[in-house]
Amino acid sequence: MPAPAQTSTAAIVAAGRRLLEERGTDALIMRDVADAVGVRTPSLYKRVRNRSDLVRLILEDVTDELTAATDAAVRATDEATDETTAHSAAADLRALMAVYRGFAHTNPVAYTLLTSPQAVAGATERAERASATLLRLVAQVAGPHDALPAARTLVAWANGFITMELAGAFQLGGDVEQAWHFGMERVLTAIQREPRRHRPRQENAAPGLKDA
Amino acid sequence: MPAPAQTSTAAIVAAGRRLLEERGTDALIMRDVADAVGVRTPSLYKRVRNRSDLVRLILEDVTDELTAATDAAVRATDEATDETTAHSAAADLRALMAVYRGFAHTNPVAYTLLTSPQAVAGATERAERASATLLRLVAQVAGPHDALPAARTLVAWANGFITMELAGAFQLGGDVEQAWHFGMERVLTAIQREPRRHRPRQENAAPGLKDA
DNA sequence: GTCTATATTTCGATAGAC
DNA sequence: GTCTATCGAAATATAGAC
Repeated sequence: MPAPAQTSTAAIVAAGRRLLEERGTDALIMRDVADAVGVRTPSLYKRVRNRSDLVRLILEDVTDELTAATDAAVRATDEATDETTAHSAAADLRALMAVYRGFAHTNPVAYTLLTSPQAVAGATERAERASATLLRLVAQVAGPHDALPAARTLVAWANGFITMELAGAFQLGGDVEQAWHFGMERVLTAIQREPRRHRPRQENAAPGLKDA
Repeated sequence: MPAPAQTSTAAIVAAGRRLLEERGTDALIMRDVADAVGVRTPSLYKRVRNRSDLVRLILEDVTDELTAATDAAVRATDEATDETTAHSAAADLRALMAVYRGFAHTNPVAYTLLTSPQAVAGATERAERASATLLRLVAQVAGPHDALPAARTLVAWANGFITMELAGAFQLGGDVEQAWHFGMERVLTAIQREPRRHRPRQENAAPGLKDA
Protein backbone atom coordinates (compact mmCIF):
# COMPACT_ATOMS: atom_id res chain seq x y z
CA MET A 1 0.00 0.00 0.00
CA PRO A 2 1.88 2.96 -1.27
CA ALA A 3 1.51 6.39 0.28
CA PRO A 4 -1.55 6.32 2.53
CA ALA A 5 -3.44 9.58 2.95
CA GLN A 6 -1.74 11.77 5.52
CA THR A 7 -4.19 14.61 5.45
CA SER A 8 -7.67 15.52 4.28
CA THR A 9 -9.53 18.42 2.79
CA ALA A 10 -11.21 19.08 6.12
CA ALA A 11 -7.85 19.23 7.91
CA ILE A 12 -6.48 21.59 5.28
CA VAL A 13 -9.49 23.87 5.56
CA ALA A 14 -9.30 23.87 9.35
CA ALA A 15 -5.60 24.68 9.34
CA GLY A 16 -6.11 27.36 6.72
CA ARG A 17 -8.90 28.92 8.71
CA ARG A 18 -6.79 29.01 11.84
CA LEU A 19 -3.86 30.58 10.01
CA LEU A 20 -6.18 33.07 8.35
CA GLU A 21 -7.36 34.34 11.70
CA GLU A 22 -3.92 34.28 13.28
CA ARG A 23 -2.02 36.10 10.57
CA GLY A 24 -4.47 37.78 8.23
CA THR A 25 -5.62 37.09 4.71
CA ASP A 26 -2.49 38.04 2.82
CA ALA A 27 -0.30 36.01 5.16
CA LEU A 28 -2.18 32.82 4.39
CA ILE A 29 0.42 30.98 2.31
CA MET A 30 0.29 27.44 1.05
CA ARG A 31 3.63 26.58 2.59
CA ASP A 32 2.37 27.30 6.11
CA VAL A 33 -0.85 25.40 5.53
CA ALA A 34 1.18 22.40 4.42
CA ASP A 35 3.40 22.66 7.48
CA ALA A 36 0.34 22.85 9.72
CA VAL A 37 -1.13 19.61 8.40
CA GLY A 38 2.22 17.86 8.22
CA VAL A 39 2.78 17.47 4.49
CA ARG A 40 4.76 19.25 1.78
CA THR A 41 3.25 22.03 -0.25
CA PRO A 42 2.59 20.09 -3.49
CA SER A 43 0.40 17.59 -1.64
CA LEU A 44 -2.15 20.31 -0.95
CA TYR A 45 -2.91 20.52 -4.64
CA LYS A 46 -4.35 17.01 -4.57
CA ARG A 47 -7.16 18.35 -2.36
CA VAL A 48 -7.65 21.97 -3.39
CA ARG A 49 -7.36 23.39 -6.85
CA ASN A 50 -5.35 26.46 -5.83
CA ARG A 51 -5.11 29.12 -3.15
CA SER A 52 -8.34 30.86 -4.16
CA ASP A 53 -10.14 27.59 -3.90
CA LEU A 54 -8.82 27.12 -0.37
CA VAL A 55 -10.00 30.57 0.66
CA ARG A 56 -13.40 29.82 -0.80
CA LEU A 57 -13.65 26.58 1.17
CA ILE A 58 -12.61 28.38 4.35
CA LEU A 59 -15.28 31.03 3.89
CA GLU A 60 -17.92 28.40 3.21
CA ASP A 61 -16.95 26.75 6.46
CA VAL A 62 -17.18 30.06 8.30
CA THR A 63 -20.52 30.90 6.75
CA ASP A 64 -22.03 27.56 7.68
CA GLU A 65 -20.98 28.04 11.27
CA LEU A 66 -22.35 31.58 11.38
CA THR A 67 -25.67 30.49 9.94
CA ALA A 68 -25.98 27.67 12.45
CA ALA A 69 -25.19 30.03 15.33
CA THR A 70 -27.72 32.69 14.36
CA ASP A 71 -30.42 30.11 13.69
CA ALA A 72 -29.82 28.58 17.10
CA ALA A 73 -30.04 32.00 18.74
CA VAL A 74 -33.40 32.73 17.16
CA ARG A 75 -34.75 29.31 18.08
CA ALA A 76 -33.60 29.71 21.69
CA THR A 77 -35.26 33.10 21.98
CA ASP A 78 -38.46 31.81 20.45
CA GLU A 79 -38.64 29.05 23.01
CA ALA A 80 -38.49 31.58 25.82
CA THR A 81 -41.47 33.50 24.42
CA ASP A 82 -44.02 31.46 22.56
CA GLU A 83 -45.87 34.38 21.02
CA THR A 84 -45.10 35.65 17.55
CA THR A 85 -45.46 39.36 18.03
CA ALA A 86 -43.55 42.50 17.17
CA HIS A 87 -42.27 42.32 20.71
CA SER A 88 -40.87 38.84 20.35
CA ALA A 89 -39.53 39.68 16.91
CA ALA A 90 -37.55 42.52 18.47
CA ALA A 91 -36.18 40.12 21.06
CA ASP A 92 -35.20 37.74 18.28
CA LEU A 93 -33.40 40.53 16.47
CA ARG A 94 -31.48 41.50 19.60
CA ALA A 95 -30.38 37.91 20.06
CA LEU A 96 -29.54 37.42 16.41
CA MET A 97 -27.44 40.57 16.26
CA ALA A 98 -25.67 39.73 19.51
CA VAL A 99 -24.65 36.35 18.16
CA TYR A 100 -23.64 37.90 14.88
CA ARG A 101 -21.45 40.39 16.69
CA GLY A 102 -19.94 37.73 18.90
CA PHE A 103 -19.07 35.69 15.87
CA ALA A 104 -17.34 38.68 14.32
CA HIS A 105 -15.32 39.15 17.49
CA THR A 106 -14.23 35.53 17.42
CA ASN A 107 -13.51 35.50 13.69
CA PRO A 108 -12.52 39.06 12.86
CA VAL A 109 -10.49 38.31 9.77
CA ALA A 110 -13.08 36.01 8.25
CA TYR A 111 -15.85 38.47 9.12
CA THR A 112 -13.99 41.28 7.43
CA LEU A 113 -13.42 39.10 4.39
CA LEU A 114 -17.09 38.13 4.22
CA THR A 115 -18.27 41.73 4.39
CA SER A 116 -15.51 43.32 2.34
CA PRO A 117 -16.31 45.06 -0.95
CA GLN A 118 -14.56 42.47 -3.07
CA ALA A 119 -16.36 39.67 -1.27
CA VAL A 120 -15.20 36.30 -2.39
CA ALA A 121 -17.80 34.80 -4.68
CA GLY A 122 -19.18 31.38 -3.89
CA ALA A 123 -19.67 31.80 -0.18
CA THR A 124 -22.80 33.86 -0.68
CA GLU A 125 -25.45 31.28 -1.51
CA ARG A 126 -25.56 29.86 1.97
CA ALA A 127 -25.85 33.28 3.54
CA GLU A 128 -29.24 33.80 1.96
CA ARG A 129 -31.01 31.53 4.40
CA ALA A 130 -29.87 33.55 7.40
CA SER A 131 -30.91 36.69 5.60
CA ALA A 132 -34.41 35.37 5.07
CA THR A 133 -34.82 34.95 8.80
CA LEU A 134 -33.72 38.49 9.41
CA LEU A 135 -36.06 39.97 6.84
CA ARG A 136 -38.96 38.02 8.30
CA LEU A 137 -38.26 39.37 11.77
CA VAL A 138 -37.83 42.92 10.58
CA ALA A 139 -41.12 42.71 8.72
CA GLN A 140 -42.81 41.90 12.02
CA VAL A 141 -41.33 44.99 13.63
CA ALA A 142 -41.44 47.50 10.81
CA GLY A 143 -44.45 46.22 8.93
CA PRO A 144 -44.34 44.66 5.51
CA HIS A 145 -44.30 47.96 3.64
CA ASP A 146 -41.03 49.18 5.13
CA ALA A 147 -39.43 45.80 5.71
CA LEU A 148 -36.72 46.16 3.09
CA PRO A 149 -35.41 49.65 3.93
CA ALA A 150 -35.81 48.86 7.63
CA ALA A 151 -33.74 45.69 7.31
CA ARG A 152 -31.14 47.63 5.37
CA THR A 153 -31.00 50.23 8.12
CA LEU A 154 -30.56 47.67 10.86
CA VAL A 155 -28.00 45.59 8.99
CA ALA A 156 -26.06 48.65 7.88
CA TRP A 157 -25.87 49.87 11.46
CA ALA A 158 -24.77 46.50 12.82
CA ASN A 159 -22.20 45.87 10.11
CA GLY A 160 -20.88 49.41 10.42
CA PHE A 161 -20.63 49.21 14.18
CA ILE A 162 -18.85 45.88 14.16
CA THR A 163 -16.48 46.93 11.40
CA MET A 164 -15.52 50.09 13.25
CA GLU A 165 -15.14 48.15 16.43
CA LEU A 166 -12.80 45.64 14.80
CA ALA A 167 -10.88 48.46 13.15
CA GLY A 168 -10.31 50.07 16.53
CA ALA A 169 -12.11 53.15 15.28
CA PHE A 170 -13.83 53.94 18.59
CA GLN A 171 -11.03 55.90 20.12
CA LEU A 172 -12.78 58.51 22.20
CA GLY A 173 -13.20 56.32 25.17
CA GLY A 174 -16.68 55.85 26.52
CA ASP A 175 -18.34 52.49 26.86
CA VAL A 176 -18.41 50.70 23.53
CA GLU A 177 -20.66 48.00 24.96
CA GLN A 178 -23.14 50.63 26.04
CA ALA A 179 -22.92 52.26 22.61
CA TRP A 180 -23.91 48.92 21.05
CA HIS A 181 -26.99 48.60 23.25
CA PHE A 182 -27.85 52.28 22.78
CA GLY A 183 -27.69 51.87 19.02
CA MET A 184 -29.56 48.58 19.05
CA GLU A 185 -32.50 49.98 21.03
CA ARG A 186 -32.64 53.26 19.17
CA VAL A 187 -32.49 51.62 15.76
CA LEU A 188 -35.07 49.01 16.73
CA THR A 189 -37.38 51.81 17.84
CA ALA A 190 -36.60 53.83 14.75
CA ILE A 191 -37.64 51.13 12.30
CA GLN A 192 -40.89 50.36 14.06
CA ARG A 193 -44.11 50.76 12.18
CA GLU A 194 -44.98 54.43 12.28
CA PRO A 195 -47.86 54.73 14.76
CA ARG A 196 -50.10 57.06 12.76
CA ARG A 197 -50.68 54.45 10.10
CA HIS A 198 -52.95 51.50 10.74
CA ARG A 199 -52.17 48.65 8.43
CA PRO A 200 -53.47 45.16 9.07
CA ARG A 201 -50.84 43.03 10.74
CA GLN A 202 -49.73 40.64 8.07
CA GLU A 203 -46.77 38.32 8.07
CA ASN A 204 -45.14 38.48 4.68
CA ALA A 205 -43.12 35.57 3.49
CA ALA A 206 -39.66 36.93 2.90
CA PRO A 207 -37.48 36.12 -0.07
CA GLY A 208 -33.78 35.55 0.55
CA LEU A 209 -32.01 38.59 1.92
CA LYS A 210 -28.53 38.60 0.49
CA ASP A 211 -28.38 42.08 1.98
CA ALA A 212 -27.34 40.85 5.38
CA MET B 1 22.65 71.31 -15.84
CA PRO B 2 22.41 67.60 -15.58
CA ALA B 3 19.13 65.79 -15.29
CA PRO B 4 16.41 68.35 -14.54
CA ALA B 5 13.47 67.17 -12.48
CA GLN B 6 10.95 65.38 -14.65
CA THR B 7 8.39 64.69 -12.00
CA SER B 8 7.35 65.72 -8.51
CA THR B 9 5.98 64.18 -5.36
CA ALA B 10 2.60 65.74 -6.08
CA ALA B 11 2.49 64.22 -9.55
CA ILE B 12 3.45 60.83 -8.17
CA VAL B 13 0.76 60.99 -5.51
CA ALA B 14 -1.85 62.10 -8.04
CA ALA B 15 -0.94 59.32 -10.44
CA GLY B 16 -0.88 56.78 -7.64
CA ARG B 17 -4.27 57.89 -6.43
CA ARG B 18 -5.74 57.57 -9.90
CA LEU B 19 -4.28 54.10 -10.37
CA LEU B 20 -5.49 53.08 -6.92
CA GLU B 21 -9.06 53.92 -7.84
CA GLU B 22 -8.84 52.43 -11.31
CA ARG B 23 -7.32 49.10 -10.41
CA GLY B 24 -7.59 48.54 -6.67
CA THR B 25 -5.14 48.61 -3.81
CA ASP B 26 -3.19 45.47 -4.56
CA ALA B 27 -2.81 46.42 -8.20
CA LEU B 28 -1.05 49.66 -7.32
CA ILE B 29 2.49 48.84 -8.41
CA MET B 30 5.46 51.14 -8.57
CA ARG B 31 6.15 50.30 -12.19
CA ASP B 32 2.77 51.61 -13.30
CA VAL B 33 3.09 54.74 -11.20
CA ALA B 34 6.43 55.43 -12.86
CA ASP B 35 4.92 54.90 -16.31
CA ALA B 36 2.08 57.27 -15.48
CA VAL B 37 4.40 60.14 -14.57
CA GLY B 38 6.82 59.41 -17.36
CA VAL B 39 9.90 58.13 -15.54
CA ARG B 40 11.46 54.79 -14.72
CA THR B 41 10.71 52.98 -11.52
CA PRO B 42 13.92 53.78 -9.63
CA SER B 43 13.31 57.51 -9.96
CA LEU B 44 10.26 57.23 -7.73
CA TYR B 45 12.47 56.32 -4.81
CA LYS B 46 13.99 59.82 -4.88
CA ARG B 47 10.58 61.19 -3.83
CA VAL B 48 8.94 58.47 -1.75
CA ARG B 49 10.64 56.13 0.63
CA ASN B 50 8.80 52.99 -0.51
CA ARG B 51 5.42 51.73 -1.57
CA SER B 52 3.86 52.04 1.90
CA ASP B 53 4.99 55.63 2.04
CA LEU B 54 3.26 56.31 -1.27
CA VAL B 55 0.02 54.77 -0.04
CA ARG B 56 0.24 56.88 3.09
CA LEU B 57 0.69 60.05 1.05
CA ILE B 58 -2.24 59.12 -1.18
CA LEU B 59 -4.53 58.58 1.81
CA GLU B 60 -3.47 61.87 3.33
CA ASP B 61 -4.39 63.57 0.09
CA VAL B 62 -7.75 61.84 0.06
CA THR B 63 -8.44 62.69 3.69
CA ASP B 64 -7.65 66.35 3.17
CA GLU B 65 -10.06 66.51 0.27
CA LEU B 66 -12.78 64.74 2.22
CA THR B 67 -12.39 67.07 5.19
CA ALA B 68 -12.57 70.12 2.95
CA ALA B 69 -15.71 68.82 1.25
CA THR B 70 -17.59 68.04 4.45
CA ASP B 71 -16.58 71.35 6.03
CA ALA B 72 -17.83 73.20 2.98
CA ALA B 73 -21.12 71.31 3.10
CA VAL B 74 -21.74 72.26 6.71
CA ARG B 75 -20.84 75.89 6.06
CA ALA B 76 -23.18 76.06 3.08
CA THR B 77 -26.06 74.62 5.07
CA ASP B 78 -25.41 77.00 7.94
CA GLU B 79 -25.63 79.97 5.60
CA ALA B 80 -29.06 78.89 4.46
CA THR B 81 -30.36 78.78 8.03
CA ASP B 82 -28.76 81.21 10.45
CA GLU B 83 -30.14 79.68 13.60
CA THR B 84 -28.18 77.20 15.66
CA THR B 85 -30.86 74.78 16.70
CA ALA B 86 -31.40 71.08 16.86
CA HIS B 87 -33.34 71.52 13.64
CA SER B 88 -30.47 73.17 11.81
CA ALA B 89 -28.03 70.67 13.28
CA ALA B 90 -30.09 67.87 11.78
CA ALA B 91 -29.97 69.64 8.43
CA ASP B 92 -26.22 69.95 8.77
CA LEU B 93 -25.91 66.26 9.48
CA ARG B 94 -27.99 65.36 6.44
CA ALA B 95 -25.75 67.54 4.28
CA LEU B 96 -22.57 66.26 5.85
CA MET B 97 -23.54 62.64 5.41
CA ALA B 98 -24.67 63.21 1.83
CA VAL B 99 -21.31 64.70 0.94
CA TYR B 100 -19.54 61.93 2.78
CA ARG B 101 -21.48 59.34 0.84
CA GLY B 102 -20.88 61.12 -2.45
CA PHE B 103 -17.18 61.16 -1.75
CA ALA B 104 -17.24 57.43 -1.09
CA HIS B 105 -19.00 56.87 -4.41
CA THR B 106 -16.36 58.89 -6.23
CA ASN B 107 -13.44 57.33 -4.37
CA PRO B 108 -14.63 53.84 -3.47
CA VAL B 109 -11.23 52.20 -3.20
CA ALA B 110 -9.74 54.96 -1.07
CA TYR B 111 -12.87 55.05 1.09
CA THR B 112 -12.67 51.34 1.67
CA LEU B 113 -9.02 51.65 2.55
CA LEU B 114 -9.69 54.49 4.99
CA THR B 115 -12.41 52.57 6.79
CA SER B 116 -10.90 49.10 6.60
CA PRO B 117 -9.92 47.24 9.77
CA GLN B 118 -6.23 47.38 9.07
CA ALA B 119 -6.46 51.11 8.41
CA VAL B 120 -3.20 52.56 7.29
CA ALA B 121 -1.68 54.49 10.15
CA GLY B 122 -0.69 58.09 9.65
CA ALA B 123 -3.72 59.29 7.75
CA THR B 124 -5.77 59.52 10.90
CA GLU B 125 -4.65 62.75 12.53
CA ARG B 126 -6.28 64.97 9.95
CA ALA B 127 -9.56 63.11 10.19
CA GLU B 128 -10.05 64.28 13.74
CA ARG B 129 -11.07 67.77 12.76
CA ALA B 130 -13.96 66.54 10.64
CA SER B 131 -14.98 64.29 13.50
CA ALA B 132 -15.13 67.20 15.90
CA THR B 133 -17.68 68.90 13.67
CA LEU B 134 -19.80 65.79 13.58
CA LEU B 135 -19.76 65.30 17.33
CA ARG B 136 -20.72 68.92 17.88
CA LEU B 137 -23.72 68.57 15.57
CA VAL B 138 -24.83 65.30 17.10
CA ALA B 139 -24.63 66.85 20.56
CA GLN B 140 -27.13 69.47 19.43
CA VAL B 141 -29.54 66.79 18.26
CA ALA B 142 -29.07 64.12 20.91
CA GLY B 143 -28.13 66.28 23.84
CA PRO B 144 -24.72 66.32 25.46
CA HIS B 145 -25.34 63.28 27.62
CA ASP B 146 -25.89 60.88 24.73
CA ALA B 147 -23.67 62.61 22.21
CA LEU B 148 -21.01 59.95 22.05
CA PRO B 149 -23.19 56.83 21.66
CA ALA B 150 -25.49 58.78 19.35
CA ALA B 151 -22.61 59.81 17.13
CA ARG B 152 -21.40 56.23 17.09
CA THR B 153 -24.85 55.05 16.05
CA LEU B 154 -25.11 57.54 13.22
CA VAL B 155 -21.58 56.98 11.94
CA ALA B 156 -21.87 53.21 12.21
CA TRP B 157 -25.07 53.27 10.16
CA ALA B 158 -23.61 55.55 7.50
CA ASN B 159 -20.34 53.65 7.20
CA GLY B 160 -22.16 50.35 7.14
CA PHE B 161 -24.64 51.49 4.52
CA ILE B 162 -21.97 52.92 2.26
CA THR B 163 -19.74 49.90 2.64
CA MET B 164 -22.56 47.52 1.76
CA GLU B 165 -23.54 49.73 -1.13
CA LEU B 166 -20.00 49.70 -2.52
CA ALA B 167 -19.77 45.97 -1.97
CA GLY B 168 -22.90 45.45 -4.03
CA ALA B 169 -24.53 43.85 -1.02
CA PHE B 170 -28.00 45.31 -1.66
CA GLN B 171 -29.17 42.64 -4.02
CA LEU B 172 -32.87 42.39 -3.28
CA GLY B 173 -33.85 45.19 -5.56
CA GLY B 174 -35.83 48.01 -4.07
CA ASP B 175 -34.72 51.61 -4.15
CA VAL B 176 -31.30 51.96 -2.53
CA GLU B 177 -31.55 55.73 -2.67
CA GLN B 178 -34.82 55.57 -0.80
CA ALA B 179 -33.28 53.20 1.71
CA TRP B 180 -30.56 55.77 2.40
CA HIS B 181 -33.10 58.51 3.08
CA PHE B 182 -35.27 56.15 5.11
CA GLY B 183 -32.31 55.20 7.27
CA MET B 184 -31.08 58.78 7.57
CA GLU B 185 -34.43 60.09 8.84
CA ARG B 186 -35.10 57.15 11.12
CA VAL B 187 -31.65 57.26 12.66
CA LEU B 188 -31.77 61.02 13.09
CA THR B 189 -35.09 60.66 14.87
CA ALA B 190 -33.80 57.74 16.91
CA ILE B 191 -30.85 59.62 18.35
CA GLN B 192 -32.87 62.66 19.30
CA ARG B 193 -32.97 63.73 22.89
CA GLU B 194 -35.58 61.58 24.56
CA PRO B 195 -38.59 63.85 25.11
CA ARG B 196 -39.42 62.84 28.67
CA ARG B 197 -36.20 64.31 29.98
CA HIS B 198 -35.74 68.03 30.31
CA ARG B 199 -32.13 68.96 30.38
CA PRO B 200 -30.95 72.53 29.91
CA ARG B 201 -29.81 73.06 26.34
CA GLN B 202 -26.10 73.30 26.59
CA GLU B 203 -23.55 73.22 23.82
CA ASN B 204 -20.66 71.08 24.87
CA ALA B 205 -17.30 71.71 23.32
CA ALA B 206 -16.45 68.49 21.55
CA PRO B 207 -13.06 66.85 21.58
CA GLY B 208 -11.79 65.29 18.38
CA LEU B 209 -13.91 62.42 17.16
CA LYS B 210 -11.59 59.88 15.64
CA ASP B 211 -14.66 57.67 15.63
CA ALA B 212 -15.99 59.02 12.37
C1' DG C 1 17.68 63.19 -10.97
C1' DT C 2 17.34 59.81 -14.09
C1' DC C 3 18.82 55.95 -16.15
C1' DT C 4 20.18 50.64 -17.16
C1' DA C 5 20.85 46.56 -15.05
C1' DT C 6 20.18 43.51 -11.62
C1' DA C 7 19.85 41.67 -6.98
C1' DT C 8 16.41 39.83 -3.85
C1' DT C 9 12.55 37.92 -2.15
C1' DT C 10 8.47 35.60 -2.05
C1' DC C 11 5.16 32.55 -3.39
C1' DG C 12 2.13 29.81 -6.41
C1' DA C 13 2.14 25.91 -9.10
C1' DT C 14 3.88 21.79 -11.82
C1' DA C 15 6.84 17.59 -13.41
C1' DG C 16 7.97 13.30 -12.58
C1' DA C 17 10.08 9.75 -9.36
C1' DC C 18 8.57 6.59 -5.80
C1' DG D 1 -0.66 10.49 -2.33
C1' DT D 2 3.49 12.27 -1.19
C1' DC D 3 7.78 13.55 -2.19
C1' DT D 4 12.14 16.34 -4.25
C1' DA D 5 13.32 19.62 -7.35
C1' DT D 6 12.36 23.41 -9.91
C1' DC D 7 10.02 26.57 -12.74
C1' DG D 8 7.90 30.99 -13.43
C1' DA D 9 5.96 35.18 -12.28
C1' DA D 10 5.72 39.13 -9.95
C1' DA D 11 7.38 43.19 -7.58
C1' DT D 12 10.24 45.84 -4.41
C1' DA D 13 14.36 47.98 -4.00
C1' DT D 14 19.38 49.09 -4.81
C1' DA D 15 24.06 49.94 -7.28
C1' DG D 16 26.46 52.70 -9.94
C1' DA D 17 27.04 55.11 -14.57
C1' DC D 18 25.79 59.47 -16.73
